[in-house]
Parts: sequence; structure tokens; C-alpha cells
Amino acid sequence: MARYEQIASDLRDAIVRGDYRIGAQLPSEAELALRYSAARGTVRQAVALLAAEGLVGSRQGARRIVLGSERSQSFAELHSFAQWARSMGYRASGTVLSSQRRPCSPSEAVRLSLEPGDEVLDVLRLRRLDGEPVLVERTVYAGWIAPAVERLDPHCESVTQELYESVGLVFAYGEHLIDAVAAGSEDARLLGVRRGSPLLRQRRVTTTQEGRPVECSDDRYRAGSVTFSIRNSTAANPLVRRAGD
Amino acid sequence: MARYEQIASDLRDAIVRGDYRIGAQLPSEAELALRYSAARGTVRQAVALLAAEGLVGSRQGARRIVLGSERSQSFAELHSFAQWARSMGYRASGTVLSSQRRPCSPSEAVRLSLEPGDEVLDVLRLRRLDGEPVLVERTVYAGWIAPAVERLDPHCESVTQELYESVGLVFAYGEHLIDAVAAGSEDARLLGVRRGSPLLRQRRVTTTQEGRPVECSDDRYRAGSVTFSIRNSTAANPLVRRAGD
DNA sequence: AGCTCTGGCTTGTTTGTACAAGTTCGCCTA
DNA sequence: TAGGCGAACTTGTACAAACAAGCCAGAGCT
Repeated sequence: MARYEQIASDLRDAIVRGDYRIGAQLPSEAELALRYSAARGTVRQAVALLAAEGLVGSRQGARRIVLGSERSQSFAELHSFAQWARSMGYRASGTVLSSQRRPCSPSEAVRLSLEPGDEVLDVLRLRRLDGEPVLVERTVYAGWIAPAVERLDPHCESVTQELYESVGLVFAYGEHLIDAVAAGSEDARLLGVRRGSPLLRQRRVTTTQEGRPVECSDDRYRAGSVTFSIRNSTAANPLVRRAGD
Repeated sequence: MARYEQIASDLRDAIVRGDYRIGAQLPSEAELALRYSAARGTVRQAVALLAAEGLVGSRQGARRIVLGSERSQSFAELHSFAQWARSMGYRASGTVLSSQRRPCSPSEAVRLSLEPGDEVLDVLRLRRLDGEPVLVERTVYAGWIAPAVERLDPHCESVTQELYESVGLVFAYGEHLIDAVAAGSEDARLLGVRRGSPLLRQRRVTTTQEGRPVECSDDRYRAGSVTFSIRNSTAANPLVRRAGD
């Protein structure tokens, strides 16, 4: 672990623990540099990390202030339902309801950088939180990863983790579209809600470290079961509104 | 504009223009430093900016790659409906339906850092996109900003901009919770949808540069009208799932 | 042909220095 | 008391240098 990550971790712990309350000032960079025997640049990297997490804010000339005190794991949580659930103290489970190969559609070809007609693997999963069904996942995997996905246990808890352990696949980048939709008849049946009731939809495309698209997915959460949270500042964070599409 | 922002801007333009296609490699830091006659550190700040926007990805040892080519304005868009609409080429309008002072509730006191019983301003707005009602906004302003809000034109297009021009107020930080809910009878009537139909809800708390809370709001979008979008990488971005609350 | 290994390239981390720009707060004055 | 001024403090920007760590392609070997 890099020095600046250690310092960031130390400061984050102090904030989460309540040593610095919300609205309070953080020590100056110079003071932190002295305390940790590090160069000012290193301290700046540490606090930049906290700023990106939304825990602290900063303005030129004034001391940094504490904006929040909740820790967030950010990336992994957004990609792996199981990892998120575990970190929140829930018990996650899941079932593959169907899994079949088929040629990709034109729109899938674009999103997964495939040639029209290339084969993809279409998987439908139902995921539960403490036994309650909360999420219907319709995922389309690119053909080159399909064999590894088909080898997975149908009741596999964390797909992300299994794929990492079996073929070393790492999900590195993702784009996510979030909106609300009415439950279709299949959604309704699987989630145990009425048809037409509100669902929170997350559509995503995930790629490897090399920028190679792995999967695109349409995930639908039962209303009330899950909330997305984001902290942002004038400086950063690419969460944007888009016109309906 | 800082040197690193100029460099970032230049590279971003090149990416958006298509000089570097998705999946392509960016020039090395050394080469960019030479091209722009800047230190390597300055170039690193520039590409870090692009990485935070989700435009490029990077791994130690390998050249940086282009992940996306769409420009996003991020923060302002998430806070100002009008500014977002304008940048997307829509015509935004809005109407204040009710506005009244009242003592704050206990939960509002916590979120806005007020004393229990302090006065707040409760405003209900309906916002339209090209004439179509798409958003019901229920905003609670802290007492100290209430006078400035009450002076606003009831049909004011951009509250954010007006408050900046009239009292120099800048929204600097925000926390946002995004989920799906069913339309209540008032929501349904205002948005012209059936009761119980799905809405995308964004609850937010906004603070000034000094970390002083200004407003908290419950915004509900008609399904299909608006989508939130986020790019993330293993390195960054604080969009997280939360258990329903 | 297929494999390993190595050397060069590229990004990541850290330190040090200098100056610019904005904030804060106390002091002084009107 | 109210306001203005300025000095000290704090964060932002930029440059330079050095080493660590990971990636990749080409050379050489089996």
C-alpha cells in the first residue's frame, strides 16, 4: 500500500470514528506532512483521495472541511451485488433462471464492440437479499468470456469474484444508466410485485483493464430495496442527467 | 485557466473530435510533456482530470487508453435542472406552486444542521421540458437563505443561477440519493400520469463552499424523461448502492 | 512453432522547491 | 462601533529529479 493511501486511510478512519466532526476543519497540509513525516505532495495525494470520495471539501486559501463521515466502497459495490451486500452485512444469494447462446443484436454489437452476428451469452438471474428477491438481472456476455460464465455454479454467489478466480478477469471500467421503469409481467412474477409497479433500473456496460467490453446488463431493483448514493463537488464526479432514451 | 486544465481541455477536444478513437492509445506522458513544453507532473494532472471524467483509463506500465468520447458536465448538471436542460438543447421552464415558511422537522434539522424548531422555507415547483411537465420538486431551504428565495420570480428559470447573481450563493457540494417510487396522487396530477406509475426520485442535500447546508430536496421525474449516467473505474467515483431507507 | 527471458518503455510514487492566489483574523483608524 | 488594511496562513499550480513497478515486444532458445 502506497504511503499516500496509508495516510488517506488513517485520516478516513479518524473522520469515520468522529475525531473530526462534520463541518470541522482538517489540519493543514503542512501540519499533516509533519505528523506523517511525508512531503506535502504526498499529503496532497492523500486528501485528494478523500475529496474524491466526497468526505472532505477544499477551497484555495481556507482549511479543508469535513463534509461527510460515511465510508463508501464505490466501484466494487456498483459492479458486484454480492460484494456490496456482504459489506453491508446482508446475505446475498442468486439463481440462474436461463442461460443461452445466440447471435448478438445490432445494438449489442455496438456496445460490446462485436461484429454483427457474433455469438453472445444471454443470462437471466434472480438475486435475493436475506432470502427476499430484490433484483432481476438480464446480462449479455461477449462470446469470448461465455465459456467461463457457463462453467459457473448456477447458484454462484458472486459472479465477479468467481470470474476473477477462474480466469483472472477483472472488471475495471463501467458506464451506468439509471432510471425508473414499470415492472413487466416477468419482472413482476419474479420479484413478487404487481405488474406496473415501479422498479429502479440500472443498465451498464463493463470493460476490462484493457478497455475490452465484457458484458452489458439490464438490472431491475424492486422499489424500496436499494438506493444509489453519490456525493459530488464543483470539482469532480461524472454523474449526469440525460434525456430519456 | 491553469496550464493543466488547458492541456486536459486540448486532449478532451481531440478525443471528442475523434482523433483518438475508443480503445486507442494516448501518447505517453513524456511525449505529451514534450509537446506541451510542460513538466511530467503537470501532464499527469491533466490526464488525471480526464480519468476522473471517465474518458480515459490507465494501468501502470501500459499506455493510457480511450474509454469514451462523450463529454459530460457533471456537477452543475446534477444541481441545476435549467443549466442541464440548456446544455442539452431543451427549453426549460418552471412554476412555483406553493411556498411557505414553517418550523423544521427533526429530520430536516439534522440534514440542514439547524436547531429543532428553526424556520425553513418549503417550496413546491413543477418543472417542464419543452412545455412537458417532467419534474416535481419539493425543496426545503434553510431559514438564512429563505428571503433571497422568496424574492425570486415564481417563473424563474434557473434558481441556481438567480441565487448566484442576487446573493452570490454558490452550491459547492451535494449528496444525492436515487431510487424509484410510485407516484402519489399529487405527483400523478401534476405530472399527468396515473397514480402508482413509476417515478425516478432524487433526494439531495446541497451545501455551500464553507460546508453550510442550504437546501434539501425531493425531486421526482416522470419515468422515461430523464436518465442518470455515470462512468466509473476501479480507481474512483463515489456512486454506491445503499439498502433501502 | 512455441516458449522464456530480458531490456526498454510507460505509468506510479515520493521528495523538494518556488511562487501564485485566496482566506482569515487581528489591528488600526475614522 | 464599524469598516478598511495588511500580515500570516493555507491551498493551488508548476517544475525537476529519482526510483519503483508493471507491461510489452523482440531476441534467443528448445
